[in-house]
Amino acid sequence: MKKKITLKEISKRFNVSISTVSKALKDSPEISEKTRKMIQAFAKEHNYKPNNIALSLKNQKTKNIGIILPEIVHYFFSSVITGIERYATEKGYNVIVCISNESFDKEVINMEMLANGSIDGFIMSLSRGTERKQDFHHIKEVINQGMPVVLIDRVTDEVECDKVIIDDFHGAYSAVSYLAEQGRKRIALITMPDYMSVGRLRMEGYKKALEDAGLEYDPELVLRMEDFYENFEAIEKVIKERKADAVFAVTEFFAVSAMKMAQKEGIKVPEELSVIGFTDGIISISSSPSLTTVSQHGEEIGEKAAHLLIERLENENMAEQKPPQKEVVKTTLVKRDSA
Amino acid sequence: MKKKITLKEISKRFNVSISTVSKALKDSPEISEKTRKMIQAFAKEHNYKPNNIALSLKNQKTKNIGIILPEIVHYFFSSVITGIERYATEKGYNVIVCISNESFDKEVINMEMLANGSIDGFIMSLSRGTERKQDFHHIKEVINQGMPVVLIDRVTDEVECDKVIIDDFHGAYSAVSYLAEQGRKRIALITMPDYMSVGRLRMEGYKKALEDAGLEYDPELVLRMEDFYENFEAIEKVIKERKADAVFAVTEFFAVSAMKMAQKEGIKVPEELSVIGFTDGIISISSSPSLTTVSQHGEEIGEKAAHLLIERLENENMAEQKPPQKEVVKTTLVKRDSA
DNA sequence: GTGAAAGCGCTAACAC
DNA sequence: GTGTTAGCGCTTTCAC
Repeated sequence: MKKKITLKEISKRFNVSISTVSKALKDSPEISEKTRKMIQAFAKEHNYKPNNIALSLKNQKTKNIGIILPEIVHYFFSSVITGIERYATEKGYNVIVCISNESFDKEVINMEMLANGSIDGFIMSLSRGTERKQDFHHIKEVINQGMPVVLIDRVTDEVECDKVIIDDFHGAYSAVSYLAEQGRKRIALITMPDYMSVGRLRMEGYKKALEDAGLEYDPELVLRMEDFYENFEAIEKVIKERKADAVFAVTEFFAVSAMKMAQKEGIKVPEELSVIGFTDGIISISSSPSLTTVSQHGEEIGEKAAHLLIERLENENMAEQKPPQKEVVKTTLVKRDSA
Repeated sequence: MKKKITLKEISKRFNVSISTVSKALKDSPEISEKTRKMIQAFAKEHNYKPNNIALSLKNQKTKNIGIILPEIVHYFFSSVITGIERYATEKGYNVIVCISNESFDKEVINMEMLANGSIDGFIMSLSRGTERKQDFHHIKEVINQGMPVVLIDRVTDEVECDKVIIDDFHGAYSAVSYLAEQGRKRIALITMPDYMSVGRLRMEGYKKALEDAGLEYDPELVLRMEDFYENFEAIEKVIKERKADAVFAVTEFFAVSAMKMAQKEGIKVPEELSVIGFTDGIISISSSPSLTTVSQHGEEIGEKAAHLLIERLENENMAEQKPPQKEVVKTTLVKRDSA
């Protein structure tokens, strides 16, 4: 076992000072060619690599980005991480991932844990608990300490910082409009509880699309559920009793649940019931019929967020920091077989 | 903006030495009650938290775990991360996630990036490129430097370290046996290229199950594909021309592809064709018919791996380090509607 | 009861 | 051309 070698050890080996070694390895012209070559050769042979921790302490920057997400076993969020990771790695940053598990408390703990010097900045999406509580002191605090934060997808106006969101409103609008164009008259909405920012926006898009299509908004056609909780009865009620001829669901999972229910009841998709979901993930591709969806472009969101964050981190003079940016990533309607 | 406060600043404020402050905050009996309280109150008020980087440098341990995975937008791997993260957080560790993107080179770069002091140990699953190349020098090197590594799922005998795997052999065996019990005679296998360790093991389980069921192994019923690459023609050929009455697929995606193909051709699942997949993810639940699968228990694997790693990290005296462990997580057959 | 000093690994301004 | 020194933030041993 050959432990990592340090400057000190190299300096001892040649009876020179540590700084000489440091300079030699940096190819400084201050050091004689001979000494330089000698030291460089030795360092290479022993696979010398500067210690990141020491560099972090010295430079007061870690080159680490903290990511806090509600969960990760989820197509959208894991694509976001993929996007962040790709851009960050390219720029020489590492990503530290924490999962809030939709809990406010975990989110706070995670932030505090990372804010003590482990990272240079945050990229995060609010947990359900935080959205419900509307308590953002932990985020404001790190921002106050001068640590940049980029909020993505589930954001809030209460915090002043960079944000990357998708146009939930338009995503929903275009999906519902598309259904209306197909001649659907009773378009049901399966959405999340109201405290979720994205749920609200999609709801508005839904309403506006109905309005523009000359269809009436019927609250009876709106169903609110918690994600990943299959409530066939509720879906069945909306679709059968209320005679829906189309479903716009704000998650892939809801959409597929609706399709399964329909199939179980002998309702044909898309002939008798059109279905469109949100989030263009694996489920959409592999379901049958394959699902028409509003694609959220998670990787692009991740990449944009990482870009905004790193730009801020690398901009040394605080004076000319840009004001908080808000980037909106366009959704696209991916047409498949369910509508 | 109130920057984070340091010991030095606190010490200045009260005209005491840094070490006095340090001790006071640690409630050391060396310091007078009065001074202690005073300093503690001030520190609390200013929300003092020791700087992690400084601690890392001092203690020569970062309390960070490096995770390197082939990808992350993938049910199995994201569950693994979830499991690792949960256990690690509980033990006061953070996880740094890197994605190798199935590439050998990226895997090497990621490892080198993290091995320079950023982390205390690794948890990783081999990239496809690495399995193909059979080159593990980068892993051996960090192990030689005294940094513990835990290999999960896609592992190799070439490296001596802790490993956590699933019983691929038995998972495949039980799935195929189950199909045989149902009276299926021509059970097709859709698997990955041979250089993947897990593919080989599942293949063996398949063969053994056939043998024990008194069925003959027919190479014509075996199809090798790259994951996430839909090759309907090939699947169709195996199922229709070769008259398969069941399919055992080594990924969820393959299984669903087979079902979709069948449905397109009017072959009824499970009546005319039984299908079983591997990986018990979202796809399996939401496909229709829902998929019978061999569950891999990703979170458990992650948790076990984190446990092994942290145990090794916290065991100070090298002398009594255990020999490399190999843990096998049992798979379970989750019966749903496709078989 | 308090403080000085060394050290973790590295850099950089400044001597010589 | 090479070395000394200070410093990043913290802990800990040893003096006073």
